[in-house]
Amino acid sequence: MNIGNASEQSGLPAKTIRYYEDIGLVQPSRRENGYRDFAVQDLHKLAFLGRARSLGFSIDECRTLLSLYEDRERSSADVKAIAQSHLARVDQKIEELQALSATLRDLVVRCHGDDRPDCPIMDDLTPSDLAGTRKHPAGTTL
Amino acid sequence: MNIGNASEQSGLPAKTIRYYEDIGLVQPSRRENGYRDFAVQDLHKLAFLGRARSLGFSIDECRTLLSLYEDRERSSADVKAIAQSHLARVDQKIEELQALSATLRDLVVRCHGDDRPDCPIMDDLTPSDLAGTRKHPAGTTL
DNA sequence: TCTTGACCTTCCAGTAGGTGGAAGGACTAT
DNA sequence: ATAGTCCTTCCACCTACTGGAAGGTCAAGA
Repeated sequence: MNIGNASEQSGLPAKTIRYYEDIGLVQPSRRENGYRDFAVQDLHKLAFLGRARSLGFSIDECRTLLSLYEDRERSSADVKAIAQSHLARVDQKIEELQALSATLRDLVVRCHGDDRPDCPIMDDLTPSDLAGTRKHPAGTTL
Repeated sequence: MNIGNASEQSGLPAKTIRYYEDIGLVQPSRRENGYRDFAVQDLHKLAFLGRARSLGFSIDECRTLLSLYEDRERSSADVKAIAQSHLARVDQKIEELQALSATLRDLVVRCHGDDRPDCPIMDDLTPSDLAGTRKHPAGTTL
């Protein structure tokens, strides 16, 4: 099967499939004319990769997951460990973004948004005192 | 002031400061020996950039914010618009990550995590039927 | 048979926002 | 003089692709 069809079947762009071959995630065979020839197993791998990537696993994690996918003796604990650490990273990121969102929301709410230059957002960004009193302190200002 | 001190004062790595000069965010003057010479205004810009980046604004947004920072005639509406669209993007990202987190959490919870190969996470990743019945459908399976 | 168009190939460059390191010049203290 | 620290530029690398150029292949139609 040509790369175009493999792309359709797997849902991955042809460019991405070539890239995955480049970094060794799939090894499709070649025809005499140099065209890649995808077997059913290759299509499965590609679809697997597509789903794993859509769940946010890194390419490196995908590599490991793929080897576990092909390992009939794998232990589910190995799979779970990868998913768990990925989940932890995602949740960590969510927390960071939520803090960010709160800060931004506060600034946006407090900004009039009119044609005067006066602006709490700019005030927040403007350095008051370099390497001296911190504007966004961890300590007390009391 | 040398780049080392500018780095200390602004909290940005020297490498980053050079990069910011490279892409035209700051234009420190040069001494006769070729060393960069940072004025107080440059330090303010750098600190401004550091704070803006820490709030997740893109380099391009920082560029615009910086020009507004230096514009005494600016309207706060312009600043607010940038912050608002950034906030929207952040909130969008949070939603995506929350959906992802829920999916991953469900998979992780359902996985025994023992030494047997049996694994709901792998089942989710494994393609059942290519370009046929979708495993993660938008439509009905009823 | 020739040509058109769709498909395939490789390779190079660019994306965002830096970071690491090499090679070499400048400055300071001893 | 020399050691050590600072500075310079330049090039490569990171993630995970994506776009595009130049050129080979194949199937269909005039």
